[in-house]
Amino acid sequence: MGTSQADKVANHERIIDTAATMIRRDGLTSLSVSNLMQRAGLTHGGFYRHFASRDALITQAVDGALDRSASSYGIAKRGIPSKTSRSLGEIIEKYLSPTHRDDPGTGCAIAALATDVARGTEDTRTAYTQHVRGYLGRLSAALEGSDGGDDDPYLTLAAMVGAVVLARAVNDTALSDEFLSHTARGLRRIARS
Amino acid sequence: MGTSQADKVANHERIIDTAATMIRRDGLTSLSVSNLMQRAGLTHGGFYRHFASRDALITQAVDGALDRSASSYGIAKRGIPSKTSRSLGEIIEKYLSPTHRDDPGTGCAIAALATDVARGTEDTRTAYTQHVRGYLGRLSAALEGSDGGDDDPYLTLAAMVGAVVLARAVNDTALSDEFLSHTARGLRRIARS
DNA sequence: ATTATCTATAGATCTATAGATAATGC
DNA sequence: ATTATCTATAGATCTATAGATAATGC
Repeated sequence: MGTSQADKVANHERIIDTAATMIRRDGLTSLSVSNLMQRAGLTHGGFYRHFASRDALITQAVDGALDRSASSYGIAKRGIPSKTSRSLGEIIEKYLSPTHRDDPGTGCAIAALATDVARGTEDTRTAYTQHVRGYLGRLSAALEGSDGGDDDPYLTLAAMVGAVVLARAVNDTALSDEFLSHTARGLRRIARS
Repeated sequence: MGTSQADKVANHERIIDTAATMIRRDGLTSLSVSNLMQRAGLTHGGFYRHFASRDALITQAVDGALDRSASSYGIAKRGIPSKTSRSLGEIIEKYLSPTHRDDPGTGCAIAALATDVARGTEDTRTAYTQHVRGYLGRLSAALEGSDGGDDDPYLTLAAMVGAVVLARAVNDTALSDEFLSHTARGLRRIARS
């Protein structure tokens, strides 16, 4: 139907953006090409002028989801520290909030895609690993001087990811809230000591 | 081809057992009926004499995976404390071992199915939630007397699940090992204090 | 005779491709 | 003329069903 090259770039980015949200919400395997294109306002046939295959898109969508969510949580892309550096207390509060739990589509991709990436391609695992290192670096700096030494950044990230993942899986709102609040308080305690 | 009722029961249980391993390894959405029946040594047509639908099997397979892995990690079925009660140190060591990380098919279903269950049916979420309560109860008893009070069981479970999930997703063996060892040491520290 | 499993297949869905369509941009 | 998207479809796969087959168990 004839579209400018500028429109093509905009469409390309909208496809990736839409996919980045869909995979965080529904997982990697649930994403279908026609469903994705429909949500992006296009038809499925045009997809293959943008991406070589469904797998190629998945790789870019995982990358996009990691980048977008990392900058949203105070950790910049691929391990480079963010300029708008948040305090540890702020990171914990935002990460372990009901808002974050209730909107996986725009939330941290490390939590949303953890088990999916473990079953995915090496490319997605490599991108994922780089972002995990970024989070660890950010937490190490914020935890400087805590008693736990090297252990605390790993423990903190594991607990943050685990609490969000459990809070989302569990069927009971009260229990879900408890995972967020108790884990947050426990982590603040570690950071202070 | 004519099979006794005793064989039918054995086949039924083998199908669930096989499915419980397959879903922990590859996720809920990847499981296909024909693939499952093939691995169980049967043909796909017979499946519907055992289960009303693929969804009905998924519910039973999630339940089976939760039951089997819970008893393996010292927490008995549906919140009832195990008779062979392990110490917290033993639970942490076994849960955060490379062996557990490397064999999700027989490992803890709470870690393996976390994001899948969050996207699944209410039935599977209810079963999952009951088992999470079982783990929390077990950890509460083991953490009796720690300084963190109510926070510690939630923090401990979140960190255990998060560390295993991250250790599996990450692409680098050294980093993966660090998640297990640092989280284990951090949690032992919390338990002592 | 009953029934657990197998063979065959219908209907739906999904990835990927081929050719048509209609605006862009030289 | 080029090209970004659309329409139509091929080929594969998946859930579920129907009828055939061959032991079981009264």
